[in-house]
Amino acid sequence: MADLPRHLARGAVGRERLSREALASYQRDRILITATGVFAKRGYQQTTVEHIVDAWGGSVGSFYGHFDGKESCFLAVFDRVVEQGRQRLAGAVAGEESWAAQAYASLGALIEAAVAEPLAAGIILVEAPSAGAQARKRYLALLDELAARLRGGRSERPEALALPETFEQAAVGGTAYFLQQRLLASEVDSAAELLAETSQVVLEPILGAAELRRLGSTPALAG
Amino acid sequence: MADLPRHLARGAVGRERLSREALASYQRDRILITATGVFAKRGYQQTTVEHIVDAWGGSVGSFYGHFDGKESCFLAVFDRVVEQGRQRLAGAVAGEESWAAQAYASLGALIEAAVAEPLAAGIILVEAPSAGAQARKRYLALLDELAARLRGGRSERPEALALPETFEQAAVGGTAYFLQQRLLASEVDSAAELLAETSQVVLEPILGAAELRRLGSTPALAG
Amino acid sequence: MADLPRHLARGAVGRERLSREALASYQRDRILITATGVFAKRGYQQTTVEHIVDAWGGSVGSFYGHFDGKESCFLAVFDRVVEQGRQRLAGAVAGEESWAAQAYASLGALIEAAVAEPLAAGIILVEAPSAGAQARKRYLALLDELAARLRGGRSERPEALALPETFEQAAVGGTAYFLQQRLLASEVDSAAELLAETSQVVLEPILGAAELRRLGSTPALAG
Amino acid sequence: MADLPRHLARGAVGRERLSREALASYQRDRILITATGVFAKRGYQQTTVEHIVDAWGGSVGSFYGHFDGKESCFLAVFDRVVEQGRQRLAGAVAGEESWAAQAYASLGALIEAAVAEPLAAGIILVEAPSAGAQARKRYLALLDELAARLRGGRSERPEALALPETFEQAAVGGTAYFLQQRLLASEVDSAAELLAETSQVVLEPILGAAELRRLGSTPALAG
DNA sequence: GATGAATGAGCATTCATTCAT
DNA sequence: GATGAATGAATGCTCATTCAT
Repeated sequence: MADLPRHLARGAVGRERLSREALASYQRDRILITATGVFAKRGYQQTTVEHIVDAWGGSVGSFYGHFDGKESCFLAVFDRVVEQGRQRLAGAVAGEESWAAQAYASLGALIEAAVAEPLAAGIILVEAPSAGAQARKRYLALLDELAARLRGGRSERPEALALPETFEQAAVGGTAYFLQQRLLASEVDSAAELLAETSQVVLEPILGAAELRRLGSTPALAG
Repeated sequence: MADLPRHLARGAVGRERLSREALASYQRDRILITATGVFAKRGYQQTTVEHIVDAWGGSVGSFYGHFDGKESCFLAVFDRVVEQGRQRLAGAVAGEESWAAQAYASLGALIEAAVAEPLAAGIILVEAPSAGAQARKRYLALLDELAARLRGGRSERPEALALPETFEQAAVGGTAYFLQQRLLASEVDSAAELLAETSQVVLEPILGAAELRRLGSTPALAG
Repeated sequence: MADLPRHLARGAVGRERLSREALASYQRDRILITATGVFAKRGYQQTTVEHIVDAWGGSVGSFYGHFDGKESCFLAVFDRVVEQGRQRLAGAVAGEESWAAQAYASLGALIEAAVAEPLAAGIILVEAPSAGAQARKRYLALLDELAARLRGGRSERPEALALPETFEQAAVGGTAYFLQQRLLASEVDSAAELLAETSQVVLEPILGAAELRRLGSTPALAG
Repeated sequence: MADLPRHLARGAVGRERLSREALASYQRDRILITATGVFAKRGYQQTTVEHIVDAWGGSVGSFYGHFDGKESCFLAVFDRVVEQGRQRLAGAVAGEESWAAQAYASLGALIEAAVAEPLAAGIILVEAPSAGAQARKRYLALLDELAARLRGGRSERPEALALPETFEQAAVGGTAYFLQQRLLASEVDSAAELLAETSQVVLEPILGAAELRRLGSTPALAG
C-alpha cells in the first residue's frame, strides 16, 4: 500500500473521527484513480478485477470492500471523472456573465480537461459507451445534459431559433466523436486548436461568427 | 438446417464446382444474417458462439469452418452491413447529377436503411464501437470515409470553404450519435422526418438553406 | 452493543475481578444466544461470521476474541443448548423415584424444550449433523448417551431384556428423526401430543403398556 | 479418460444411434460413480467440483456439459443410488407373496446393499441430510416413502393397529440412524446380524415375534 | 480489549476453440 | 465437410481469519 499523505498519517489532529472515514474514502479514491488508467488503457471488457487490484497494490477482498464489483467500480470511475469535469465547468463559468461567454469557457474547460487527462477523457468518450447497459445509459444522459445546456443559448440569438430541433444533440455527439477520435489516435493537438475548431461547429451556429470571433480573441484557456 | 433454394440444391447443373463454392457462400451468408440479429439484440459481449449457432441451426464446428471465431464473425457481419449500405448508396446516387443532390439522396438512403433494418443499423452504430479494437477501428474508418465524401461538397459552394476543418467529422459523428440514440430508445421516427432534421445539420452548412429547401421538395425517399 | 444489566454495569461492587471475567462470560453468552437463532434460521453452512456479528451487534475482532472461529462458535452453541437440556432433564428427574417415572418425565422435558425453543432444538436435530465432522461426532455422542440412559431401564422389567441390542439406539434415533421432521415442517404440535406418541414408541417396549398408561395419567408437563 | 467397454468402442454395431447417446449416458454414469465415492469420503460441503473432475479424469467443462453444477450432480448421485436400491427392493420382493415376507426381504435387501456399498449408503444416510435444502427434502421424502410402505403391514395383524401413529416414521428414522452410525464408525457388521437386530425393532411390533422368527429361519440374504 | 479494514486462497462457473469421429 | 463433446484457462466473487490501530 502506498504512503499516506501527511494529513492522513497517524498522529494527525482529530484522528478519531477523520481516520476511519477519511482513510476509507482515501483508499477508495486511490482505487478509482488507478482504475481510471487501467480501464482506459485496457478497455473495460479486457480489464479484470485482478488487473485493477494488481495496479493498485491492494487485495481482491479489499477491492470488494469498496465496490460491489467490476461494473460498480467502473461506474464510480465514470462518476468521478464527470464530477471533476463539472467542477472545472463551474470554475470556468464562474467569472463569465453572458451565456455566450459561459458556453465558450465551458467548451474550453472541457477540452482542456480532455487534453490534460486523456485517460479520464477516454473513460467518458471511449469506454463508457462499451461498458454495459448502465454505463451507456449514463453516457447518453451526460451528453443529453450537455445538449440541454447548449440549448439554453438559443434565446440569446433570434437566428438560432431557426436551427433544427436536433442541432444541439448532433453538436454534442459530433464533438464527442471528434474528441474520441483524437484520443484514440493519440493525436491530441493543443487545447487551443481543438477549441477553435469545435467552437466553430458547436457554437457558431448559435452565437454567430462575429460573437465567436470576439470570444476567441480573449484568452480562454488557463493552461 | 433450412432447405436450400432450388438453384443451390444438389442435382443442379454444374454442381461440382458451383455447389461447393456457392453452398459455402450461401451458408456463410445465412450465418451472417442470423448473427446480425443475435449480435444486435444481445450485444456483442453478451453473445456467445453458441447463441449464434443455435439461432442459425448449424453446428459449432461448422461455424468455425466459416469463420475464424466470434470476432471474425462480427467483423464479417459489420462488413456485410456496410456493403449493403454501399449498394443502397450507389443506387441512390445513380440518378443524381449534382453533388448536392447526390449527398441529399445518400443521406436519405442511409436513414431509410437504418429505419428499415434497425438491427443492421445497430451493428454499425451501437455494437461496432464496443466490439473490440478491430471493430472500433473499422467503425471509425467508416465514419471517416463518410466525412471525406461529405467534404467533397465544399468545392460546390465557396461559402463552405470557410467551415472549420472538423465540420464534416463532427457532422458525421453527430448524425451517428443522433441515430444511435433513436435506435437505443427504439424511437425510430419516420425516415422523412429524420432526413429533414439531419440534413439541416449535416448539409445546410455546406449547401445553404435555399438549396436544401429545393432538394427537400423533391421526393427523395423510396419507401 | 446492548446495555448491560445492572449488576454487570461498571461501578458495580468488586468490579476488578468480577467485571472482566463476568463481562467476558456475559458477552460470550450473548453471542451464543444470538448465534443460536442465526445458525438455526440460515443453516450452518449458509451462516457467515459476519451474519452472527451483525445480529449480535459486536465486531468481528471481538467475536474472535471469544471463539476460535465459526465452527468453534457452533460447537459452543451446541454445547450450550445441550447443557440447558441437561438442566431441564435434571429438574424433571428430581422429583421422581422410579426409573420409569424419571424416563417419562425426561422425555416430557425434552419434548417440552423442543416445542418451547424450536430454534435451539433445530441446532441439535437439524444443524449439528450437517455442521462438520466435530459437530456430527457430538451429535452422535449425544444420542448415544440418551440411548445409554434409556438402556438403564431394562433392568426394571424382565421382559425388556428380550429387546434387541439395538432397540435403544433405534428408539432414540427414531425420536430424533421424528422431531426433526416436525421442526422442519414447522408443524410443532402440542408437547402433550408429541409425548403421548413418542413415549409409546420409546418407552412402551421397555415399560409395558400398563405402566405407561399409568404414567400418562399423571400431569407430566409443566407448561 | 478410461477405456470404453467393448460394446461402446468404435466399430460396434449400430454405432450411429448408440454412439452419441449411449456414450453421453455412459460418461455421465462414470461421473456419478466417481462422484459417489468422492462425496461420501469427503462430505458434500468439502467436495469441490475439481475434486470430482480430478477423480474422474475428465475436464471441468465436460462436467458442466453433463450437470448443471455441483448440487445438481449430487442430486443425480442420490437419485442413482436410490434407483439402485429400488431395483434391489423389487428383486427381493419378487419371489415373496405375503406382506410379511416381502417386508423382511426388503429390509434384508437394503441392509445388504448398505453393507456391500457403504459409500453409496453414506450418500443417502449421511450426506443427503447435509447437502442443501433440495437434498434434505429428497432424503425426507425417501424415508417417508419407506415409512408408508411399512405402514401397509398393519392390516395383516390386528395387534399392529394399536401401534402409535408415529411408529413407522420412528422405525424408519431409527433404522436410518442406526445404520448411519455403523457407517460412520466403519463398524459394518455382517448383513445377517444387522438384519436380525433391525428387523426386531422395525418388524416385530408389526408382525409379532413368532412370525419374525419364522422368517428369520429362511435364508433371506443373497450375499 | 475492541475494532473493522485488509487479506488472499479458494470456488463455481463460462465459453471460445479444438479435434476425434 | 459436418458434428458436438471435450477442453481448461480465465473470471468475478466470497468469507474465515488476521492484525495494525
